[in-house]
Amino acid sequence: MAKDVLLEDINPQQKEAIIHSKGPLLVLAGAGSGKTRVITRKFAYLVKKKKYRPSSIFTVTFTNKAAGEMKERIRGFIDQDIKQSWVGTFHSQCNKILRKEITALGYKPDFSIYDDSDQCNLIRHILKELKIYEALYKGVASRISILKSSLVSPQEFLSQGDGFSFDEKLGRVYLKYQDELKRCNALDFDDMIMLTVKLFEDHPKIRNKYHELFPYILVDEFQDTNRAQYRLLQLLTSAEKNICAVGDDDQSIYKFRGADVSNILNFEKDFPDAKIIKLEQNYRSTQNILDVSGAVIAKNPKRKSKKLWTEKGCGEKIFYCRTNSEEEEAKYVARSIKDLYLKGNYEYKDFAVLYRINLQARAIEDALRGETIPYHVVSGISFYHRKEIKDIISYMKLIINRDDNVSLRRIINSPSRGIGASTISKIEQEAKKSSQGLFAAAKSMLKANSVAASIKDKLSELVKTIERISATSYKTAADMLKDIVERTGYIDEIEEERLQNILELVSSAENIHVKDFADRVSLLAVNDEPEHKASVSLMTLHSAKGLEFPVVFIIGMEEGILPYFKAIDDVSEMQEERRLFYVGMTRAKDVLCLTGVKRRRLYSKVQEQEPSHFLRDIPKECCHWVEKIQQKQETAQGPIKVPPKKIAPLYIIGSRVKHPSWGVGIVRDCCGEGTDAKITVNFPGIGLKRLAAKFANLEKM
DNA sequence: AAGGTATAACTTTTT
DNA sequence: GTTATACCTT
Repeated sequence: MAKDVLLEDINPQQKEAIIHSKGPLLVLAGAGSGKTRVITRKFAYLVKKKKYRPSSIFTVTFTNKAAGEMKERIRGFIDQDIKQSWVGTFHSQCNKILRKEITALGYKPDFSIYDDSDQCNLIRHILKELKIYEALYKGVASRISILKSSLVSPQEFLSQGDGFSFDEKLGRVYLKYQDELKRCNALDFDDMIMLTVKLFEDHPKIRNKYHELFPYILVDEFQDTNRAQYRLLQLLTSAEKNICAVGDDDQSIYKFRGADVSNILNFEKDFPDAKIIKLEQNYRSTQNILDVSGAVIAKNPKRKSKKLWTEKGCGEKIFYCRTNSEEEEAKYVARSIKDLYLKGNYEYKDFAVLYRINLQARAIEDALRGETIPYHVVSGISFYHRKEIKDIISYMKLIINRDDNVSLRRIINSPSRGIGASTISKIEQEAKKSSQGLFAAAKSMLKANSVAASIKDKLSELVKTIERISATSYKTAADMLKDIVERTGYIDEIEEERLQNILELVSSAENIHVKDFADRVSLLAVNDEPEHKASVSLMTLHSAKGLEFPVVFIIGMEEGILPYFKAIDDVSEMQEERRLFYVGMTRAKDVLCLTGVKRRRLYSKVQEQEPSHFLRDIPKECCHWVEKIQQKQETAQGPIKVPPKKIAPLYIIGSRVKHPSWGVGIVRDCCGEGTDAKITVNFPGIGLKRLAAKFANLEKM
């Protein structure tokens, strides 16, 4: 090996993080500080220098996208096959373990995986049965999910209640829910973590086996772990305590899903000899953006303080513009985008418009369409959540796991077979009486001839179809899906668009074995739509995490929107809103623009809006402050002029110059024109220097 | 069992 | 104001 590839283009802190390979390590990686670079190179370093097998480094991320990216980049460093390495999401890793070991917990290895909607369906069913107001199901589902992600069992929860309040009812629902899941041989997302924890806690032998399998553990986005996930990591960490957790407490924005920032704050307590490394050099944003976002986040107490800096130069001031209405706000955003685009420095894909709630996208969409600017909305609704797709997949789940009552309920009358509520409840009763699954119960009722004549044929046809498909062995999941679509009659009564979706599903199942495909669609799911090449991105602040754009707009900078009104009287939620704003700002590379409105129509009411109090924390000297709230003529004119980024700059950023005493350096920034130009140059070994172009006597190279 | 009208709720969402 | 759900009608 020539010079060490792994340690090229690496700053001292990153290097330290990469080569620290014994004992616990916490890497506090500020926004844009090259976190993924550190993890992937560390992985490669452990393999190449420390002779770990790739399959012995347990690497967890939160999203499939992050896992994929990581594998891709690791592959660039290592010639060994990493196909069967353990790089994946928490859920896929647990799935892999549980498919092998779950019999120890009394489940069968062919368990179904329930997503949120399956989970909600089951909870509604239970609420109905326990005669509890059904519309509460969403709240109940999220409470249960938080309990599970905090490792509180139904028994524990019931025992700590007073026995009277709503919590008592909730406890009963929770207990029954867990019971039903087991009956269905199904796991929800929280179970996948919780049961793996239980597996390791109750079975030291199994735990030891995995200790030997995984002498090193790498964790990405550690600030987003919930208690169960953290417990899992502790259980998985063997006596040598080789665990490296990478995260940023300032970017913890998923508390509502159970994420617990205190995991990152307590890491040192749990691993007393932990080494802590801070990554504070930022490779993404201008110093101005870092100063502004840094000042805002500094107001949060109890954080691991970080001071981000960059070699990029100060860049432009950020913008804040307040308009009369949402329409004007949107128009301002659209025109600013067009303006910058026409100046030729940016393409449409370089822009992102970020907002707190999805509702806000609509006005922006209208305005962008008005200016004929191409855009796409990154939304939560994924391909796999479409009704027709979920239906077909439910057939597949039922075929793999006949105890899967939730899937059976879903498809029993889809396509319509005339099997309604009354028939289903008869089957439910029979199932309860004979303590079997719904499918088995339906089957025995048919045998005993205790089904209404009018639907007997339909039901028996369904049962036969399911059994016939079960009995067939398919080479690929695509073959099975085709069979399902044809034999169940699903194809006969759907519109063209839905049919297209199904065909797409089938083609995505080519060359994959049935069970692998079922796991994949259950765990891989969401947002893997193709990247949009040439258009402006619209998304929530939450979905923007992990991304970066040269130009970022954050709209709705108002009390009640950002921070959202539900957070206003809760201190810790308020801190999270601030972090959310911080995450948004640190997405920007060059230009950051904040907007807000004076009056907003929210739901049916028109409200006077106060500017977000977060704006008060922005250093005035870093920001162009624009109020467009009068009704004058000029208001109707274009957006305020965004200073041209580079009109024939004296020195091109990134170019090399020579200074009489400091030698050769790289131009990081150049602002101003003619004789006033100020230029920032990084001289290796000397550091950043800000020079007046007139006097500096620089030689272009 | 399907289709219609009234009613209420209205964040964020890695898996 | 919009959307999803709940209940009522045929």
